[in-house]
Amino acid sequence: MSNTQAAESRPYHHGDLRRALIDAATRLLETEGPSALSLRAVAREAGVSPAAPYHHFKDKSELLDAVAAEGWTMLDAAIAKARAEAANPAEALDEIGVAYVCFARKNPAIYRVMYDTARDKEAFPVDMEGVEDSAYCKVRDTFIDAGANPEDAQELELATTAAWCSAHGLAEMANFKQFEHLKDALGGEVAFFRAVFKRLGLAASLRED
Amino acid sequence: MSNTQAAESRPYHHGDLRRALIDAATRLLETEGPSALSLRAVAREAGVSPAAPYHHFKDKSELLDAVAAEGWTMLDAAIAKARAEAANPAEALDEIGVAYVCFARKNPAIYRVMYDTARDKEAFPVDMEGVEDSAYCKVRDTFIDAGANPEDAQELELATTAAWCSAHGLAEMANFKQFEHLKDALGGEVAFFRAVFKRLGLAASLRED
DNA sequence: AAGATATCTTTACGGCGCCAAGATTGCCCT
DNA sequence: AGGGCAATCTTGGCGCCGTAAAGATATCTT
Repeated sequence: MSNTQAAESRPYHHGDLRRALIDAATRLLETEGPSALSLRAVAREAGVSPAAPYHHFKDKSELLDAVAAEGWTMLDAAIAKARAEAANPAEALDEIGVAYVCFARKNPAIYRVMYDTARDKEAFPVDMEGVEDSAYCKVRDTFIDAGANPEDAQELELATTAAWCSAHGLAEMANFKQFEHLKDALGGEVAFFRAVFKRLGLAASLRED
Repeated sequence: MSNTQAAESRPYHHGDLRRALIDAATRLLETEGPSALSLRAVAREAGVSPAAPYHHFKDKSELLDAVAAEGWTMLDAAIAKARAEAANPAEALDEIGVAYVCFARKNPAIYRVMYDTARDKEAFPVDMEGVEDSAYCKVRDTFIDAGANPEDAQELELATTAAWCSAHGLAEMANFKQFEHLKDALGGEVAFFRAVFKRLGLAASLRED
């Protein structure tokens, strides 16, 4: 999907260096890990001088922001897909969780960047905003589909937050702990994730109301 | 509790430099944030040359390991305290969760290092080990206290894992999202944490068995 | 007292993020 | 068409980083 050196004649002006840099960063992230990702290495990978990226990104963190943004878009799509394919709303909640964790497992380095850059900005500016907002809303709306009272904003936020935190926690743990025992006993990684979400009974408490 | 420069006569041999370096690192971490923590800065803070730390730690990551280890010890103590003070086992589960998240909120930089160093080791070597193992076991045992079947190892692991992931997820989110709305509505940060754990109903599913 | 050992310093190397100045190119305007 | 301009890319350089090697100094052992 991309090349380490410029195509062939490497013209002085790279066609779309911004795009190439994001791709190079993503590739390095997945292959070498986050610690190996330096701006200079990204430039090298894109076949360009160390200072070239500064014409497309203010600094290193802005490049990572771009990588993270693409990650959020992909995650949003994965959530939408899981929601659409679920048999019913209650099951959709679990399946969204599974899809979330699977995304993190398949793109561990990107997933990490997604939260690291958010963290380095010191805070999401009050209750989510931007790309990830869309994913958050999908989860919240699924709670409504599953029978939550749309009027009770507080309960909705609480349920969504609890679900989101659980998924994020499991995603992080799954990326460095093996859970071999449980995965084997339950018949694979995905089955294990599903079991965790079922155990948390995300939709269960709604039915009690 | 410590000094930026050596005490007074700054003898050639620092009394306990290892200790001083861990303290300096912790201090820098909390005041300047993780990005500002360089080995050289730690040495500077301890009033010592840039190469001095290498006589006490193999490299930078080993220093951070030491900081993380102290963090796990503190967290373990906080969990033990919450468990001991809870009115009953079912409530203990929620209170352990609250204590966990409160620890992360009070020591955000250390908490981050605790998981970062684990992550950089590529994996906890198969299902936890070392200091944090102790904390994990306390949670698992509390599930038994709360009525879980001690024979059903799989269900125990699953319950403990689900609870741990939820707590970790909430801890991470709370450290960069404000949740202002929910915190205000529920009467403070701690009340918000408690509400999340109550909503997850950690002990609830046990009673259904 | 003397040598061995542990601890700390100095010096140095390569890599990093980033900035400023210069080279090269595509684009727009007349 | 051609001349100027702004965008893009390169070179060179600064200060910081992690860390290795070699030398200085204190403590321990005998």
